Amino acid sequence: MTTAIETTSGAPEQPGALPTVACCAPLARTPLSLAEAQGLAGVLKAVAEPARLRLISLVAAHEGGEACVCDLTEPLGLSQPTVSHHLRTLVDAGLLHREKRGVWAYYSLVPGALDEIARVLTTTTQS
Amino acid sequence: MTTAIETTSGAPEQPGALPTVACCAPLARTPLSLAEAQGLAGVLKAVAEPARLRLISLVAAHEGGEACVCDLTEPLGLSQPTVSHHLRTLVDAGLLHREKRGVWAYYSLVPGALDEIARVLTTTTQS
DNA sequence: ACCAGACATCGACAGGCGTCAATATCTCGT
DNA sequence: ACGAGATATTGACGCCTGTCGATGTCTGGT
Repeated sequence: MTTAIETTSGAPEQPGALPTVACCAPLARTPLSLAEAQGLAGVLKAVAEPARLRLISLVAAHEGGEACVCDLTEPLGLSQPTVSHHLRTLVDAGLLHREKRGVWAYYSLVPGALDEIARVLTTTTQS
Repeated sequence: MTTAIETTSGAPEQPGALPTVACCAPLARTPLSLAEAQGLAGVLKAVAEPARLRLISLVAAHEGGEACVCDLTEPLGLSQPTVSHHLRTLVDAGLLHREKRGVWAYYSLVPGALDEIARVLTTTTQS
């Protein structure tokens, strides 16, 4: 019950798996297959939301590179259930890491995840 | 009537304007403001859709770096109005360029647009 | 054992969006 | 001027999703 949230257009990553993003080709090189496009779109949909973008930047900029829900609720101006929901979406997409310590749940960026998305979107060939 | 499609969460770029994407900070550096997040999310929402991702890759990989609607309808397996709708979304987001030549409408990638998105998402500092 | 507090889940609601058929518009030949 | 063909627009339908309040679950202290 911790793996998938939706089945239609999302790409629920395995909890412990690497941020696969979906494919590896730089997007502008070869026409994407339907499956590749669906996988990549699933991760992008997780990012393409104002509240979640702010959550990512808040977590990244927070002290120690991690933050708990109580740190994020107020600056976002959203209710605690809504923030938890967005965080879950980001974790399921493989973008955030969740670690429970005591009563608090600390969220941090999965190291290469965002850069992997950036790499796929980049059109210029990189080393 | 040719500028904006929706007003709620989208970021309808000006037709001839540069692909502003929204902001300039690398996302993981400083917490995004609501306005910055909304602007960036608007462009990302345009990309975070399987059909539109395939359209982008099809256009980019097509001969001459451009393609008309008739080239894209069949490989996508979607109706012509749906393809036109997606293309319009990508043009409004500043990702595709549209040029009408005779009866055909040729779509091509806006040079730096995708890379601009990739730059904002990248966490590692680049030169 | 009980309570307080942090977080997750549930149920419901409204708005957004992808899709299509039908139709309109526009351009080029004839 | 007319018709054919390419593309855009409209209207409708159903699914997806962001949001909240209410509630459940778990942990740590007293």
